[in-house]
Amino acid sequence: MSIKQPPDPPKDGNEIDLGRLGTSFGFVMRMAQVEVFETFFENLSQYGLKPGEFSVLWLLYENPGIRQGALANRLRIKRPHMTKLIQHFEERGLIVRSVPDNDRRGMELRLTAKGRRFVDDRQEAFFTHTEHELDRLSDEEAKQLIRLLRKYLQL
Amino acid sequence: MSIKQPPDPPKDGNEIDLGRLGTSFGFVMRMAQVEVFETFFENLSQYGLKPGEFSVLWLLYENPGIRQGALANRLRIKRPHMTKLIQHFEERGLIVRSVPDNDRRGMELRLTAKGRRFVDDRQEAFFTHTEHELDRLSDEEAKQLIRLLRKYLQL
DNA sequence: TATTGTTATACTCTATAACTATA
DNA sequence: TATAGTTATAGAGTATAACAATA
Repeated sequence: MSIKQPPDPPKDGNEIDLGRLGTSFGFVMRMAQVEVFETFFENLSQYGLKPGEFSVLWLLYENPGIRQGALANRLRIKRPHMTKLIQHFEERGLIVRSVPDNDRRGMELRLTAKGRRFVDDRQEAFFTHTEHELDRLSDEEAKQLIRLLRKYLQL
Repeated sequence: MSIKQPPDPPKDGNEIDLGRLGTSFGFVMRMAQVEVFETFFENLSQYGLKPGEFSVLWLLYENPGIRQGALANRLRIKRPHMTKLIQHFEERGLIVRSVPDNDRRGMELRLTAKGRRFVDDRQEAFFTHTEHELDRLSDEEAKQLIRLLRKYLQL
């Protein structure tokens, strides 16, 4: 019951047919994510910034005293991974950890003065990059795209 | 010149302020990507499907005889990684590789009958999943979101 | 018993450089 | 010289299970 293959036209570079895959949300998301990371590192690697790291430090900047688990939940980073991130930040002197009196299982996190300076020194570059990520789209389209992604995320 | 921290309100679960990060395209993309992967595996792990693997097999299904490098370029998968993926598919008997006469450096890839059957047995589940990925949005919003992502990708 | 954070382990994806064989 | 694919190696990021301390 196997069907004979049609003669194979030679394919190179970009004449490759994505078929239905080209309108799959998951597929275009994955491709777009690759693009997002590439432009991020092109623009910001000189500042020693990684997207995941900056998001953690930024949340500590905005929410001093946040608990480690709450931070992990919010950023959808798994706890074992968060432990490692936090350890590295502590070793670099960017954050301090303290055990709260009311629940001594937990860890409260705060930026040190050095940590706040680290964020302050980079937030302009980070958010300027952010503003230009969607320059291929009109202002209206860019707003719409972010709105729709936030709706998908139920943010 | 350091400014005293305000008293820290206790933060738990979801009252965590994302600040400007919450409208960063890169950030919401990364969060959405996590969600996309989670729902993918919830729905399709029973079929032994991984998104990257399926995309490779699907392109071979639609473009028999495609060159390995062209496939890597199209899917933005790095060549060393593609080599490994292809080796695994060959070991599983899903694809065959052949050296074209006109350029004996290359590798042309084709699904075997088993490989076509593998895709046939899974494409309905895959594309049905795809159709429901954006059920949180209206049909119009879903179309718009995919259109905007494709525009960002210059697809 | 359940929860917070930690440790250990492993797997995927990615990145780079060096290698081969062909062109 | 340049290109297609391979190998080797390393680093992120993630996943799971098992553990200690605390609730």
